[in-house]
Amino acid sequence: MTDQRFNPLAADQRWQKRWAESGVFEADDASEKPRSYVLEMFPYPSGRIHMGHVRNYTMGDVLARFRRMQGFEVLHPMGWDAFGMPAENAAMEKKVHPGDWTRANIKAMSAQLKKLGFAFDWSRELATCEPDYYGQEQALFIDMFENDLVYRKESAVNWDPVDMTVLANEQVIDGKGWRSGAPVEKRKLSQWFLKITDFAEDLLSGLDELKGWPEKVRVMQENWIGKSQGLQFHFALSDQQGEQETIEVFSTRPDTIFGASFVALSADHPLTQHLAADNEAIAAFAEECKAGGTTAAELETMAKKGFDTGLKVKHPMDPSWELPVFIANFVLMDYGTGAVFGVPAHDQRDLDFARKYMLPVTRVVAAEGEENTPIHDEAYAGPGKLVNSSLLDGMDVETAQKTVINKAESENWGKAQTTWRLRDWGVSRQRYWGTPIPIIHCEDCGPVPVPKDQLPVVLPEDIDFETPGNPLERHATWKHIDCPKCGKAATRETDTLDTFTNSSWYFLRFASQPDDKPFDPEVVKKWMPVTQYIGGIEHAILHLLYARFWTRALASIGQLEFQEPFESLFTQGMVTHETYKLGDGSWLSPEEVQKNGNDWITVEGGNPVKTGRIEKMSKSKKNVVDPDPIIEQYGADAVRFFMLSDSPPERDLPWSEAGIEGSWRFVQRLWRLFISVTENGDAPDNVDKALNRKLHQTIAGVASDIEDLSFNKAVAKIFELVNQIEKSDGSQDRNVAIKTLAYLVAPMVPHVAEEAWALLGEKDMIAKAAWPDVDESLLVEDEVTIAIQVRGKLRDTLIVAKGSDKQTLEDLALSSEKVQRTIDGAEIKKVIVVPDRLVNLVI
RNA sequence: GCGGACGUGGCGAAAUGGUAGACGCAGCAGACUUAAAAUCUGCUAUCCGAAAUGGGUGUGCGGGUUCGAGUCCCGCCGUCCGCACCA
Repeated sequence: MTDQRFNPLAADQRWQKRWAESGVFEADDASEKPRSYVLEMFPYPSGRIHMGHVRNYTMGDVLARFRRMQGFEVLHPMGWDAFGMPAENAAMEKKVHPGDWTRANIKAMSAQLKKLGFAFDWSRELATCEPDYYGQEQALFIDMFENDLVYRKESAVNWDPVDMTVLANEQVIDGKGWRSGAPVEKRKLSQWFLKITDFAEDLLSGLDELKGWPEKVRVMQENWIGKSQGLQFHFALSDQQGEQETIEVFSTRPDTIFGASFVALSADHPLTQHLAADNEAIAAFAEECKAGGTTAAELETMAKKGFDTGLKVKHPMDPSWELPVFIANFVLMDYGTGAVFGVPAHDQRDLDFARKYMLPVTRVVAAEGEENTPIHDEAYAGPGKLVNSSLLDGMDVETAQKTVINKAESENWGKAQTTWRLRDWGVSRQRYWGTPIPIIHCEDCGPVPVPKDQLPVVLPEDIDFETPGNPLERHATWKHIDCPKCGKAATRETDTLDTFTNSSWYFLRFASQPDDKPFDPEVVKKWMPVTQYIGGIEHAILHLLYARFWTRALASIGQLEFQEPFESLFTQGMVTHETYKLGDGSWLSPEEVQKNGNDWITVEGGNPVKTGRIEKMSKSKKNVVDPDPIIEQYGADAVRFFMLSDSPPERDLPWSEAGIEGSWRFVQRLWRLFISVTENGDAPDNVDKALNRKLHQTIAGVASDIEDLSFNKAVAKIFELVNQIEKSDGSQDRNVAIKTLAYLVAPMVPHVAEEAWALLGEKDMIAKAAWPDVDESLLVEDEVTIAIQVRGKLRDTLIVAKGSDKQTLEDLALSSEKVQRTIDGAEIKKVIVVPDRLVNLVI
């Protein structure tokens, strides 16, 4: 007698072991089958898997298993984005080596992933913190260096004087280091940069080709790249200032040039600095500007402030017209030229500024009939014709722009210019736990790349985190090395690469990982681009842009034959959970509360609890549910099924106890159906056409839903089928339907599916089975329900033979008692008949 | 401010312009049971009605297109996300 309950504790392990031993999920580079590369963003080994990971990898797994069943050779790898700050923080706090900490986390997390039964090709597992990975990354860096895609320049960084380290912008809180609390200083350091701006145009235009990407992500990248076209030109200073004879400005609205009423410099502009050198008031004002915050809220409320330098510039199109030069707090040094000309009538900031400093406001663009409407508090940024603009008068905005640009170019005071928001990517980090930059600094030869036969440049193990600063910098011996070119004593670069470089090419290394080079282009070509990439929206810009850049950069130096790494991208929603609070506002974890009737109370003490919003699981809100005990209690299949049910995958999924229990019950329900086959072996041989039809509709429907990643819809269809099977009488058709059901659920709940397979006498694994064929003839109903409407309102439904002709339908509709009652003798003006759908009577 | 997404029962949600609310959760009633769990059956948008294959209303709000609108168009309101003194 078969156990009436499915026991995941035993079954999960049994099948996970068999999958691993058989190597069934290992991808074959040499396969002749069509290929599919399913990739989920690899995790940072923080120590524990969280529900977001579970959801992400479940989605990818269903797709990977499904594609395998459909006959694809599937590459579905897993690895670890293993460099990063948390390991160094752990080293400082817990006195463990970052490597030990990271490797222990990887071990723990891979065990957790394995318990979920994901169909990963573990033979390709990689960790970016191991020399066999980062050494190859160093080789790629050198290739880029030698192809002029890498350069070094002085750049301002946030410097924490206590921790003696560079901080990322996110690590600066209220101007202080997030760890030390010390006021952060701006420091100039020599930093390595990758020339992503060389690819700005390609990265932008390439977005149009990414049809399989969410519109949202493409728009975000487009904004980030930030292309603006306009005119860069100079104003001649009336009096030369030191070396400076002119002020260079950039504008996207050269058409408004006759509306100019001032020129404004950034506080960091060279001319400002020149003036500040012998003018204390200017120096003080420039300092004041820099002190201002840069958060959105601060900018919102910050008043426009300026300082009149007393200098004048000549208007390029009318040398007799002089404009005052201000230093202004709203002009950014790192965009455009660090100087602008102000057109108050057509730019809100300029207008605010002009009102404050009593500068002229001249309308130069006007919509029809608005020519004489004065500008008050709102600048006009809309379309129209030029006015008050000498030779431009009467032109539309676009023509005026072209005219001014042509004039500037022919008279040699400016040229058409494209400006990007995108900056080159600074990759230097003054940290230990990252890829060492494979450069040697020689006094005579300058920066020299480490010869490739000396790679990898391995991180030293014997380091200390007792004293602040970069351990590589103060290591006794590591950085001392002879110059590979001249042999003279030299030093290694002690900076390491930004961790985003690690994730910029890992998908290539998954596809091919030879010992002697980063990848084999021939093998990579077979798998790439990634067919379906799945991950969180938080990587919409940085990671996805950097990976696109690396792919294009490597293509530009002949290492790859494709331009885009990810054919389709899917950004999944977060896993959320209700939050709980005590009366005093402190957060409570789900374990600390329980339901008491309709209210919530604390487990200990029974104090009243307020339920808060449903939010992303986070430690601070204490609403995290750890997957491990849940898997322990309900088994991998129930957890996986929950992740797929109900919410569409791109939306947030609210975690609930009731939900996981529902999934558990469904797994048991499936199991009871499978058992019923063994008990109904001698069921009658009569045909259950309705059930067969439902079965084949479900096979087709589930397949297309999974293909669309609409897992919630696939789940709903499976429920419908299960409901119908349960209601149907025992028959051989019913047994076939149940056995077929095992294939349909196999990608989602693989353990119970394998168990069923064994129960039903199959010797091999369902993981190797093919997706069932659809009997197309069964997809077509022979009877359909048609709606009878009167003036678009439903009055009756009729069941008719499929394909009934219009006249028949019309006659049937008219003979309906309910329809007659509604019409009540009124004249029928029009009859709309949609065959197999509806009849609409218009009276 | 700019850009994007979204708004449907108590909740998560379905719905090629064609019967709104499939499917799941929760809830209610019943069966089985000494009892509970599990399981099974039925009901469950809302209003009127004892009930009806009775009727009215209903997809954020206001208009429009259409024989017919959750879906398309215009204008609002709201929520969420991203970017932001970007010249």
